[in-house]
Amino acid sequence: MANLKDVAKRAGVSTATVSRVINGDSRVQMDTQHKVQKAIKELNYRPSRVAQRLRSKGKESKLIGLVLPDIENPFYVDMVKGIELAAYNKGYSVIIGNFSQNKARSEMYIDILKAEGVNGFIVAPVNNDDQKVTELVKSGYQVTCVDRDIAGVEVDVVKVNNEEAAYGAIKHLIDLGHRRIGHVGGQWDIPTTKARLAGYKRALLESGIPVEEDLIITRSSDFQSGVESTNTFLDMEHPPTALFTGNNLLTLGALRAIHARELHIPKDIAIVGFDDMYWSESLNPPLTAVHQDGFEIGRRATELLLNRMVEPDRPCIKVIMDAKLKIRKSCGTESPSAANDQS
Amino acid sequence: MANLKDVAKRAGVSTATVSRVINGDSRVQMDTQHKVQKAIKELNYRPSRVAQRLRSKGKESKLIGLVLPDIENPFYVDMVKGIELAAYNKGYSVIIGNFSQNKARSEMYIDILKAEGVNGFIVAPVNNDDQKVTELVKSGYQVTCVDRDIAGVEVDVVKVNNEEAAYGAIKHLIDLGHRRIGHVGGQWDIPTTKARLAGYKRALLESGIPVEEDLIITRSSDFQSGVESTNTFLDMEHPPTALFTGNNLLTLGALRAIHARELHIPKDIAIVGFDDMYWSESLNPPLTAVHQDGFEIGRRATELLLNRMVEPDRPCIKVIMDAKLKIRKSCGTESPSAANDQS
DNA sequence: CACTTATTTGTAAGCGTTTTCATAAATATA
DNA sequence: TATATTTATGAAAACGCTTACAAATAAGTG
Repeated sequence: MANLKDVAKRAGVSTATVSRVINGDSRVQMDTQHKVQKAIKELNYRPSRVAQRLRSKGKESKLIGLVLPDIENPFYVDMVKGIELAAYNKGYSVIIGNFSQNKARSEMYIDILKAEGVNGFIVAPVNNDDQKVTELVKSGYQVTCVDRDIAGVEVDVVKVNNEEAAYGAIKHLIDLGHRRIGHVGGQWDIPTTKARLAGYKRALLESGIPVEEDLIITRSSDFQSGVESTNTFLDMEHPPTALFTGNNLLTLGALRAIHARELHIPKDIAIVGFDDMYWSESLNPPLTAVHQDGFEIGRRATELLLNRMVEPDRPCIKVIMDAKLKIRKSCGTESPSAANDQS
Repeated sequence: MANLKDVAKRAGVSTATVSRVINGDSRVQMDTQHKVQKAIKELNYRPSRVAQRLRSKGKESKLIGLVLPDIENPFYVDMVKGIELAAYNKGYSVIIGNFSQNKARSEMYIDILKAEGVNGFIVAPVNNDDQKVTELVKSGYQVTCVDRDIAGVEVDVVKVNNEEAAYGAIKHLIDLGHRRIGHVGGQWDIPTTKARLAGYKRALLESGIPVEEDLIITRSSDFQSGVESTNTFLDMEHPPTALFTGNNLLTLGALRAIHARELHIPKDIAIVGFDDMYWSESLNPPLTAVHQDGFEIGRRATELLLNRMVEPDRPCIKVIMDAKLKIRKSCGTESPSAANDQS
């Protein structure tokens, strides 16, 4: 690969000049600019990002580190797409560390990304007082949190109002007449798990339905967990008449457990999921689910991060997006028989 | 962040010595090693990958570039997971470029990854004579192809026998008595699309069933395309009795179109998909699909690439893995009524 | 015309590493 | 004891780029 020097030699100028035209420094005379551009074309030259990054320490490294909870979850995949788009549009590359909801791996990735000289981070903290992320912010890295907030440190965040969204989903179930609603929750210490559970409880309480602890399971956030928790519910003497699943993967797991028993949705059991999927309508029956716009979350987060790079001292922005309940057919369509029960 | 010099000063040695102990050079005395290790610990030092990469040009850059067709497709996600695991196990980082089945973006990413100084590439060529990838190989980069092969240049490949797998799927349908089988294919110029179509045709021909061109649609490889192609079939005067969908996304699209018309699978229409998903059993009815092990493909590809880095001149290896038809319930379970029809 | 000011380009240092070569100390050899 | 050999460490160059500073030329100014 050709380098700066080669280009400089060919164009008959110094490396400084070449660097200047590459970086759009205006005080280079037009005809020299042309000479240089020509040489660049002829040699098919591209500047080495590595050298650029080393030289201009952070400032112009053009690399974003993304620390992602679970690439298996379609919601996060959407987020990745939003981030990628926004980043590459501005000439930034993205390096992804997928930590599979595992704290140790998350920390490993943060270290790796630091060593890779990333310019800023987009992170979903593992929990509400994620030390590693806190430390990151404190040592001066540019950080934007997605999907989850973090306490004790000022940082930009883009997320959804999880509590409210869960509340809405449960409310929907209650309006449809359900009283025994099982909650298939994710890993207990993840902020979103807590918020969604809180929404679940509030909806129940507000409708005068007591919260039964054995109708709440928070295990792990993965597919298998969804299968197992659902089986636990289905094995009960009086199984719940409806399920609220805490994320995409849990929903899919629940579906599997339900179909394995050849139960009918929503007649035998209703289900509302947190996280929509673009193929929710491909399911049979189409899934009623809380939709959060992963793509947009990713895009906004990237924007915030890039923006902070040029303006490091602006006050923090918390973007709380709305999640929308997409009512399809997995909860039944009976008219809200018990709607008046609500307190 | 502390750097080499800081560590050296603290340990009272030269930077060269520090570098040596980091890289496990054995001819450093034990007690100096300890001193250095201590200083590293105390300063919480991690070498800058950027500087390492710049200095040791390619050789030890510890960075793999992944050029991925579609991160939305769960099959590729599995592949990513396999690659990540294998890579990080050996201390390599992975940088992902997701080109969404778009040639121009694929080329852009290859350029970016080159500029990022990656040590080697894992690529799914956009088509059988992908010039950009060919050029990559010719200019001396280490490349492993996944999912798709490339002609005209020697390169390691890990993929599945697409033709054979498709053949098996169609054979299954034929054995179940189907004669009018519609093929919802992907983008025509992708090698896997061609191979799968070839398998489809061969199965038909071998069973003495004429290939009808209007039962074959190759559009794009995405979800929406799956919906549209399926609708086209369903609108026919004599719609096919079974569908063979060319990938995950197309399957999901087909499912959506089918459910939208409230058709019953497999009674009204049967479906067999290429690409299995871990949640295929979560569908109703559980999907019969060709399973290819994405994780393993990714793992093997990474192994091959890493291996080639230490032994650049070994002959090329083509790993052709088997795909397995997972028979579930989307094609019906009637005994193979017409099994004897086959020639 | 001598002098300041603006414009364009070049020189060279430095970003954090690795590595060659030289040097010093320790050990072996005659 | 003088010399050769091995072993452990350091000094400095290089990787490809950006940028502060210097220099040279062109253009105003009184």
